[in-house]
Amino acid sequence: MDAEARLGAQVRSTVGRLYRRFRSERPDGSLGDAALDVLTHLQKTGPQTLTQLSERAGVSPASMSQSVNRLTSAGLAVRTPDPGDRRKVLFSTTAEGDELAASTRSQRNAWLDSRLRELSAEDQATVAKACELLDEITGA
Amino acid sequence: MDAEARLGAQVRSTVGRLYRRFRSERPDGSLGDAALDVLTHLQKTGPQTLTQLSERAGVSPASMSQSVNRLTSAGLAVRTPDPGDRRKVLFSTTAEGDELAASTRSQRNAWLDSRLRELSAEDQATVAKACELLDEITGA
DNA sequence: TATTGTTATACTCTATAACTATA
DNA sequence: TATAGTTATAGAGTATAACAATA
Repeated sequence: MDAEARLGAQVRSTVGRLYRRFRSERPDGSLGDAALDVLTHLQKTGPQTLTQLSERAGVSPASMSQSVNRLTSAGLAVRTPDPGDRRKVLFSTTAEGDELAASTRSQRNAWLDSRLRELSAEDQATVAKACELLDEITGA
Repeated sequence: MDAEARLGAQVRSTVGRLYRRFRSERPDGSLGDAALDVLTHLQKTGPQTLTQLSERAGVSPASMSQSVNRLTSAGLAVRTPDPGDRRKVLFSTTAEGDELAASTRSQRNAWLDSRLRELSAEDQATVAKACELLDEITGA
């Protein structure tokens, strides 16, 4: 096995472990990771169409439709018809959605942030740089 | 937001994006990521009990029981009663499981490996170091 | 009693296929 | 015809609760 293959396997392993850890932090009855990700994104960008959301997340429109349904059912987001093209629907957060997104994010980041705080400044920079490199790889 | 909080959010975002990309590479009819991870682990370590597998993966024993059921149903792993403690069951790979794990892993790592190969040696080292740091954080 | 594992049930997330409405 | 979105259905992965078998 060459060096790149070993590195690929390591990245895959590390990412899988971290992701499962993140996912397991969901308190009972709260939003799942996909729905929370959409809510956070809507907060940052403002109203988005279903197609925009599904392309950004890398999932099918049908899958995204169900994710936003969870948000609208819970009163965290709303649908607004696009006045210019009535095939389109714009999704946006409600005040309740904004509040929930902020509090949930800070709760879920607490564990990771406290651990990262224990690293040296140099190691923190290494992690930040690696994230940039990996984001480029995924086209983010 | 302080520097650690920003870094935590960045790590979470990068990991989520990479994980979803990995998961989407599953060809139709093939093993899911959780089952493949167990198969790979069994290959490396040899026979393991259900409790060992569930603790290592960070999931409930009930969840792991269903994952190994997918493997045994497909003929990729087998159950063996522990002779010394008949409450325990040892899971191990079959020859078919070994073959499938090897071929599936190389297929799925191909995309990531080719991208990592485009990075400079220094950037590759940065990614490797970041994986080590993050593995320590998750207790791996 | 405690430990090991399984089954029953339910929720999230994902996909494909088939559909409606609008352009 | 093509595009935007939805619904129906199915499978993977997860959890909790309730259970059986063994220590």
